[in-house]
Amino acid sequence: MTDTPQTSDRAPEDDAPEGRIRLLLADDHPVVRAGLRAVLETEPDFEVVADVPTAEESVALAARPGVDVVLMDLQFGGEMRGPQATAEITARDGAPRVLVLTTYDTDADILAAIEAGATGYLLKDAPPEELAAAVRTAAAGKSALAPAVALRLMDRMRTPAAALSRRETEVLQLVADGLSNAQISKRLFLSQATVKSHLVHIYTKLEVDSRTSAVAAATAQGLIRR
Amino acid sequence: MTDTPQTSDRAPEDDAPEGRIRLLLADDHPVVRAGLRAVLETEPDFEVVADVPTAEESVALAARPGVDVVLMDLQFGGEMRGPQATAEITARDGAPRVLVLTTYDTDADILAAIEAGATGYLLKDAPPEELAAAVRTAAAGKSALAPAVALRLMDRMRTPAAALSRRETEVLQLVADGLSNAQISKRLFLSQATVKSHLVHIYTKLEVDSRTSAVAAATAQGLIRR
DNA sequence: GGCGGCATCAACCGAAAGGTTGACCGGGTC
DNA sequence: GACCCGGTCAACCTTTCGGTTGATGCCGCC
Repeated sequence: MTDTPQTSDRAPEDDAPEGRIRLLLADDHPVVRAGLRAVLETEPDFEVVADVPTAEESVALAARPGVDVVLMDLQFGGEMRGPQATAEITARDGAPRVLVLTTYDTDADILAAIEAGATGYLLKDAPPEELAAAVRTAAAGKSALAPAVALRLMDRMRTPAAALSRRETEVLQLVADGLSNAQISKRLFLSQATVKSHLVHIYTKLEVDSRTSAVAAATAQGLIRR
Repeated sequence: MTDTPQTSDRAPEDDAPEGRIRLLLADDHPVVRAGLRAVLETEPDFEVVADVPTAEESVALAARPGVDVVLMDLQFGGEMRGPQATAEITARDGAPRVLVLTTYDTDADILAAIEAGATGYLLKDAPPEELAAAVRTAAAGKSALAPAVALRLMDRMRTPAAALSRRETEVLQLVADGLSNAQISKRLFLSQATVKSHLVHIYTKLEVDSRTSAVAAATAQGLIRR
């Protein structure tokens, strides 16, 4: 379920893949950007064309030709988040590949990134070699998942009991943030009946019987962010 | 950027505090270590003598002379955490200063670090200049707090209301684990009336009005574990 | 000795959440 | 077309929770 869109296009290569791989770095931490530059520029076939501190700038720069792979953080201090930026970048024709690079490996984050069109999902604690290998894999259009992430996806396939839908995850995250059903219904433009309906399904899937225990169970399984 | 500790075995000579500031970097992310190196080595008066991926190694290396400031992450993949390592480093005579560098600014993290003897507390999204300035401040033995962190501490001083009693914390932790009032009363050998009474006090102190928002608020402030 | 904070419990009431049944729609799949 | 699933909503009922008032006992403190 929810397999990666790697079957979509293996179209004939248009933008010179045999040259250097041109990278765009998007991360709001200056230190991380510097680190990625330092690590990636030691590879002779990589070229970092730009690094930006916001998701918005990454979208703008990725729209211009001359970028093969975007290394994208998920959390940004500002407005736009990584998944949204990823979706906007990959929606265009001839778009660069997006490689998500984040600290967390929760189910919710991984699914959101993949659904947004990310070609790969890496963790920031990855060693430099793994990072470089993933960039090359992504540049070739193949999906690149960190071992821990791949394991998590496998687990999810094997145990679909605790697989919440996108909407259910969204509702449960707001519950975890402390919102009441009424507040959630307003936030998501739903009726309270719908919110309750989602919650009943969530309780069934997680085998619990209250909102607090649902949050506890989902947190323990990494389905939502604390 | 390497995974192995790089001890500079040059002349151990004396602790020349007025010479270059000798730095030890401790972070489990290779990318972050490389980034810190890249950022800090552009400063002519800084010298990165080693970078290590675990808290244990940072303790071992900080014990040897030739380190003025340790840049310490709080979260490590392994066993020992940043606060413990900070405490062990600062406990010795003639110990280097420890500058905590982390992504989060929760009350619990900040207090734990300061209680452990950290000289400063920085956030990873800090710009390079701020970072360099904080290192120099720490090397001089003065405390260096990021603006956001300082604000948070002021807030906490001004509002000591968020101090839960031991029993209240105990109850709230069980709430966070997903237990109902009836389950909590059995677990703690109380009547449900008492549990409710505790909860009402908790809500007042945290300025919330439901168990889920109490858990969210307490988690954000680090009052309970997750 | 009184004062206040903490912990304990009871009774009560209204509001929120939990649970059920049933219904409609749209997008996939067989 | 038939079917299932996800998402949406309504009505109804039961249980739990939130909030209040009031009470008791213990402890530390000035």
